[in-house]
Amino acid sequence: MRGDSAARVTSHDVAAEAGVSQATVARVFSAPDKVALATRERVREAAARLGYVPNAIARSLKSQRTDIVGAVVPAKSEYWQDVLTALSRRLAEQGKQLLLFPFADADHVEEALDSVEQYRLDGLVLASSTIRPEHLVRMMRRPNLRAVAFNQPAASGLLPLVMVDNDAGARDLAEHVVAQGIGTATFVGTISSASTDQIRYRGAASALADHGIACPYVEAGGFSYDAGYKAAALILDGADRPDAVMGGSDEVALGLIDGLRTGGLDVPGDVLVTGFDGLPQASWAGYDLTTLVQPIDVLVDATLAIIFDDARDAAQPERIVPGTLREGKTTRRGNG
Amino acid sequence: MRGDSAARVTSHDVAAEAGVSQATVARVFSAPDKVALATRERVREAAARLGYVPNAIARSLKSQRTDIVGAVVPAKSEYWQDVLTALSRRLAEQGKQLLLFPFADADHVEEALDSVEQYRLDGLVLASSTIRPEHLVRMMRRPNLRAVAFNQPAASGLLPLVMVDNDAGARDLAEHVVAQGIGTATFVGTISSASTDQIRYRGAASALADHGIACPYVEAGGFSYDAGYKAAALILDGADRPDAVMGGSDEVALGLIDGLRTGGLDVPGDVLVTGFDGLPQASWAGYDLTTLVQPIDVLVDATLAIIFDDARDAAQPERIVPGTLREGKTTRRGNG
DNA sequence: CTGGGATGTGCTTACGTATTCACATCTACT
DNA sequence: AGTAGATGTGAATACGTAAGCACATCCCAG
Repeated sequence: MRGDSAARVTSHDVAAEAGVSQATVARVFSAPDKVALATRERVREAAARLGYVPNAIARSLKSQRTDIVGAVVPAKSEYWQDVLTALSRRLAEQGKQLLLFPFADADHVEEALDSVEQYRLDGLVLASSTIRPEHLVRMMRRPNLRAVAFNQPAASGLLPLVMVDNDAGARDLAEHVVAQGIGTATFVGTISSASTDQIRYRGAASALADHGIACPYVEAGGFSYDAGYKAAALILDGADRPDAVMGGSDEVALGLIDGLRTGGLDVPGDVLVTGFDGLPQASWAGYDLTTLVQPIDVLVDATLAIIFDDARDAAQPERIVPGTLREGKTTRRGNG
Repeated sequence: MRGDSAARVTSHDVAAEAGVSQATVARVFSAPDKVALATRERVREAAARLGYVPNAIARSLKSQRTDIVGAVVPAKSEYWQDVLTALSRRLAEQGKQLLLFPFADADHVEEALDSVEQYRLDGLVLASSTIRPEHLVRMMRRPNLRAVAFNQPAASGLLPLVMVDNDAGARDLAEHVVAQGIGTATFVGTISSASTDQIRYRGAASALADHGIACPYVEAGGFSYDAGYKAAALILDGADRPDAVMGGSDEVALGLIDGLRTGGLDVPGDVLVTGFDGLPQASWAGYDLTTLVQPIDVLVDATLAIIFDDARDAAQPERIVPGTLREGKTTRRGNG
């Protein structure tokens, strides 16, 4: 029950207590092997007695390393929450931390970046395809900051880039629904200006075209379940109902499913549905969505590799990782 | 296109450029009204020319404030992701940031807290009822750190506490299902050692007992969809099937629904289901779950108020906020 | 014309640590 | 025994900013 609340214990205090210099105390906590075993133990005991904890702020100031990685992400999104979960877990394993810079919408990215610059972060993950190129450029020229664009095709050539292979994934999904024997299809995108949305649509449309199937594009207007749910009305009200609906993201696809079902259609009986991302919810038995699963752990590892690997090799690495097709019952026809 | 990558621009550099002292530069950025307008503009221009950005690390070291709030949370959980989203958004509005300390399971909380102590955070949010009392005590006696327990009844008396009224909420849900005319019920808890789980169960059981209805407890063994899904088997295999199943959390309840439906039961036709938390997914049309919605924004605001309000009033405030009953179709009987 | 308050700025120091340099001691080999 | 290298420690400094104190200037009332 000792050592409670000696408000501000510094390495100097510990040094006095242990009868050594401040430098030695610092070494015990940052490079223990440079201190003789006996001394080390004496310092450790003194530190424990006083309740000393190294001050990360001071350390960062001196060492020019914060052990903190920042992430600029949309404030609300299932997908990014998953990514952040994976990212922070990996960082924690390495004794590093994640500092969040959420933004409400694209117009507020600027403010988030202002904050980012104040902290001398070891690395920065720029997420969301709604971050505009001019923002990327700004981060690009920040010295001593390894910024990585995460799943953001538009960053190509500007920043190191890590992303899932959207084009191949969209093609895989398209080929899969074609194999189910569909005759018509519609792509319900998220936001048409998002670069991922464009690539996914083009990939799907191109693969479908190879089989002589046209694929009109409809915009849901968001990345959310609600956007998908509302977009279902456009399908239901449309002149001729497609055999398959491809969602631009899982969230949109899940909303689509519920919207179509509410409208009286059977999924997959009347219409097949696919998603993209591989959210946990896509695997829920109530949906069992056919989707393209992003290997988030692989993407996260690649991101951290770029940030922390000293090899300042080929200036702008680009890691494009293949996803995996998940076949759920939303594309399983009763008998066909 | 000027000012690119003058690697390390400090307030001294700006001072030289503007022909003033470093102190004046510092004032321009931290207390502008103490500097004459003309000087201020001159400094601002010089700063822009050099690409100067104040160093938050150095500022924190000097001012003993980091403008960073930490959050110790389970690495994987829908509910906590929602809370963190709300929390980080609110903080961002105030120019503060959120630093994450995720932990994989209760045994790893210790490590997370080790990290916490290194950073001189302005505040700390201790989330999850799986954080054990001894950990709370440890944080309690950390000087200069305002720690708040979030939705963690076990912290009562140890730390300032903010939580939803679990007892009243559970009673509301129980009363609601009773009103639907049920005769038997089962409570499927998350993890029986979690304090929220215990309170929710007792509240529900007590309210049901008032109507002469017994309520056995079954443990799902986790806070997840999967745990709920598997727990459905216990209901399906049980001797007599209850009229209502109350889930200890929304995630468990959603898993239960899918599990029960997969087992051939109709929800709500054969069995009613309730949840607890008010996750976005609970409102999805495919489920439309009856649940107790936590006012997350209110909880977050109360938490930040405790952290930042200087009123070091009644040492251990306890804010218990009422939730709202959301009536979904999972408790709507065909004709009853 | 003088004195006191208001205003604006510079000098200096402190925040707590990591690291360079110098120095002392010790080991081992010729 | 003498010297080169290895090892352990201390003194001093720098990281970049905030803020107390001192001082100069200016304005206005007496």
